Amino acid sequence: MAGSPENVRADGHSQMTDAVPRGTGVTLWRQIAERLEADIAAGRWQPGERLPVEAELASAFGVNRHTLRRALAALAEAGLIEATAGRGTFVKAPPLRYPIGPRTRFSEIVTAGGRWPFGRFLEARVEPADAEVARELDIPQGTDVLRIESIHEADGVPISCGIAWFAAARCPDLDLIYAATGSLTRALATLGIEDFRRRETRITARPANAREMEQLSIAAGRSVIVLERVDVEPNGRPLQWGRSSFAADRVQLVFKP
Amino acid sequence: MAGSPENVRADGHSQMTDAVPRGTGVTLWRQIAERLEADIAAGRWQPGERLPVEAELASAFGVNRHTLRRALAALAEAGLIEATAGRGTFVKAPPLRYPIGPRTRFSEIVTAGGRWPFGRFLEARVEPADAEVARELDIPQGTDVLRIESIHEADGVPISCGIAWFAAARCPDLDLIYAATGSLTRALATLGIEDFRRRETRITARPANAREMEQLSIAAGRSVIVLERVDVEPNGRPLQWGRSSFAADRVQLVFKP
DNA sequence: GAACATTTGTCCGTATGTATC
DNA sequence: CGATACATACGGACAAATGTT
Repeated sequence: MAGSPENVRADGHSQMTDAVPRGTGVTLWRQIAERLEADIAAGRWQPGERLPVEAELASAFGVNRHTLRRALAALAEAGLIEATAGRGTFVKAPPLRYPIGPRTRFSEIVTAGGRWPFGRFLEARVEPADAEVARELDIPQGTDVLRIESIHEADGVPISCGIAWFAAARCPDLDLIYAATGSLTRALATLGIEDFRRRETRITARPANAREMEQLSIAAGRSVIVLERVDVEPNGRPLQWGRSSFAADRVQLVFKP
Repeated sequence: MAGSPENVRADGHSQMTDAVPRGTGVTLWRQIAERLEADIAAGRWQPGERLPVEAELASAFGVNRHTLRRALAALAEAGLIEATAGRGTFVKAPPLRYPIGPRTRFSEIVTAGGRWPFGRFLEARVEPADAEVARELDIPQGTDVLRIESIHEADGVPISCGIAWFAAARCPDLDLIYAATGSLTRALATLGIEDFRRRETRITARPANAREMEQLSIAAGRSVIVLERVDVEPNGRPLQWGRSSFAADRVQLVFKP
């Protein structure tokens, strides 16, 4: 593979070795972007690593800095890198692939990605169901529901935060068990509820609000994916309804029919 | 139904008729928010309509303007209304439910929602497949692919914009037929390709970029849902791969396993 | 472009009820 | 019981954005 300049600093005479060919019908910036993308995909630069400064990269590719910046802009647009004035340009961590199907559980998703899952319990309380919760759980308005607020992390990095509601009668002390184990899946299993499946997943997105910025450690203006879900038991009765906000920069939700 | 003030202007003496009860154990702002939400749900105020100004609503409910603003903030958080300084507070249109399954087609989705679908063709050209397109379509890099850029609208409101790639050999003149009919589904049918299904849908989100702001008529800082998809023919060969940006304020993607 | 009215957004401060230690 | 912290509610003033003249 035609790697990008790996000897920018070491060998001043090699500036032209990686120069991009001109007159090929492909613009210079596109060629550069594709080379850098291939390098990142190949692991030439690791996530979190800082790229050489723009001037060095530009001279290594034999182009003007503006041309190089056009290539970096394309990569930033694609979400592969992130530039900060005064700090440098960094390779972003690839988003966590988050498969969603009838029976996916958070802990399995994260474990499959080679990361360590953790559900950080924030708050639980019993409250009467408002109109929305009652509709989604198919219970009379005002019935007691258990409301659990939590944050999900992978390797200590917050992935999502949100609120889930359970019919309180069906899940006695679920909150206590969850708080102890850190896994909702296991807490439900303790109650003998293992066989539930996703009935519907609804998705939208919006800029993060103040709470999400804090809980997910994301910058102002970044997006969250808002995911609403209904899980049902084998008999078709809704078990939980919830709404979670995902740090959009860190996950890619994957649906396979 | 205990409606919210409908005679704010008409009858100056009715200020207290809709006043919220105090000392009930439910905060004033929550009572107000629930009343307004019920009114919007009941169609008392139509999508796009402007609510009375804050001062009027406050006096109608018999509370301070700050208390009313707390209620409006809750509704805005829930996505029911949107306020702009100097203009007023408006009821937002409910998002278009956009079901995604193995065989959903854009035209069917929008028609089912009682709206009129339209794919506005922007540009088509044949180009050699780059690394990403080649991988997704499972063809050798450099093979000719047809790249189609388009915008999808419902009732004249832009819903999504994006780019789709087809193996050029499989779809001769697809671009011309699409440009003529405005429906990709029909254009493919003309070529005898009717039976394809979604193999995978990947989703993330980010703030809209300049192009999306223009093509989708959305404000700076708003979010887009970025949806990548692979459609395959019955024999399993990829037919199209594409990446679309949805105006997150206008759609809710719905997945049913 | 300037002046103006309208409307939302933000800040100051104060008082009160409620839950907690 | 008091001390304390917090959310709720109110009052006033001004800034910022928008639309109109």
